[in-house]
Amino acid sequence: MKYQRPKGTTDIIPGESAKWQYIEQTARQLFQKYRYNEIRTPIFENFEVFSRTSGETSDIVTKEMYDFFDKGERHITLRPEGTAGVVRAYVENKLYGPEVQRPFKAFYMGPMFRYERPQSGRQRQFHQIGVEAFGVDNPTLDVEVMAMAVNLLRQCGLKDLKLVINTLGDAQSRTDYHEALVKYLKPHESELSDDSKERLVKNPLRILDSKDKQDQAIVAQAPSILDYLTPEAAIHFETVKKLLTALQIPFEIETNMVRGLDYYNHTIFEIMSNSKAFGGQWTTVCAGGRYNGLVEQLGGPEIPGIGFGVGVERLLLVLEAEKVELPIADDLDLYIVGIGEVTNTETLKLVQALRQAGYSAERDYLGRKPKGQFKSANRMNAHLTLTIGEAELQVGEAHLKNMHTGNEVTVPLADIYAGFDKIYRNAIKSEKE
RNA sequence: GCGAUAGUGGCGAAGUGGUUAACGCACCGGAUUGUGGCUCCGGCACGCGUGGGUUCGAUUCCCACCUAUCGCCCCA
Repeated sequence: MKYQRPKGTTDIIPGESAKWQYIEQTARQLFQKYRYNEIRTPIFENFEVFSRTSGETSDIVTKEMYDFFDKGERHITLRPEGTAGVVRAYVENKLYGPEVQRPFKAFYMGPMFRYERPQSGRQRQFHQIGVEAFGVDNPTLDVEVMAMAVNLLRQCGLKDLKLVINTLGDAQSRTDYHEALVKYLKPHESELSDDSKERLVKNPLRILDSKDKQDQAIVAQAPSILDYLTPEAAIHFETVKKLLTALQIPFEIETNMVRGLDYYNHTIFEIMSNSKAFGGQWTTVCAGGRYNGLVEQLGGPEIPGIGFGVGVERLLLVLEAEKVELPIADDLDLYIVGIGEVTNTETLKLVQALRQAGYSAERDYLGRKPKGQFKSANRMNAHLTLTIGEAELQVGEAHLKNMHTGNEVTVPLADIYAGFDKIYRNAIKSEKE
């Protein structure tokens, strides 16, 4: 093969793209009900937009960014996630201004890029559908955002889902906990896995969700973030739990759940699936959380924010594994069978007229025989076929056949051009009788 | 970045160090001089991921690279 797509990318070809459109459309409809409007930000940003916000030592920044210098020597990065860019746009467009209603709510969908080893549900160019809401610190919004995320996945047809939540507390809680955790882990340093020894310096919280058995045993005795929350942070989390319960949304608290990005605080959550798409392991399809302070980091005022992102590839994988049938229609209203070269002009005029009249219509372009054309019509799920040959052409008629019932009637061409609706209804109606 | 497995027609899948690379599906054509879903017959890889090497000769052996899949890291 001479040319291959770049590693970790895929072509979404017709057939496959229909599923994407369905997911996207479902999301748009849902977001509209919650009054989230679309925001479209650049696919590349200045390197600093991500390096500042994600954390200088985070894996995303240190090894997963697709960055380069453009011809103007600008340090550019293909966005690895959606939030930072949206926050940048929020600040740059002064959407924190008094004339903008709070919360300011926006959604986005599009490609993201991370330089990493491809695996199922993990690609270098992948897609996320996400939302962000700014300007409200009230935990009620946290809950509403989570409810919306759960809703979205359910609307897409997912069944076995689990909402997992945790809190990272506010800055003070985090500092206190960080200190306590390191204090606890330090004596165990030699027992930790090599990865975790490094984490101890870079990001001790990461040790909490290590997959190493030995690490897990040590972590089991580690102090919990919940014991280090400031009163305010504790109340915030309590309210979140209370409201989730009030909405009858089942959830689990996972105090070892952490984030790869530094900007999160207070509520964080993930929605996981145990689909066999991922070997029956619980895998995250949607992740989000609160990021008070991020707007400031990018040069804006002190405005809180919260959001989530859904991995579209992962969602699709789960839907596939769960055999969820997406309601995707690719029916064809009518296929025109033209017999012989002499009918070419008329069949072209007919498909065009029918398309103008609002119907989906196809015909043959390969000069195939009726048999082949009917085969095509069948494969395209054509409801009707309209057959016209030399004899019909001379008398100005065509045979309209219902492909499900096999019924065939003769219709004057003039009638078709005059208005197809009634003819179509009659032909389809016979199907139900 | 590390470790493991794999790569044969549009798809699935056999196979061999040596004239013509099974088979199934799909597709195209014919049986049916103008009507689909069944049946029968026929056609369909000048090449076995790419590039080197070994050899009289490689799709088959060796090396490198590319890509995919899985695990680690990390994560949507």
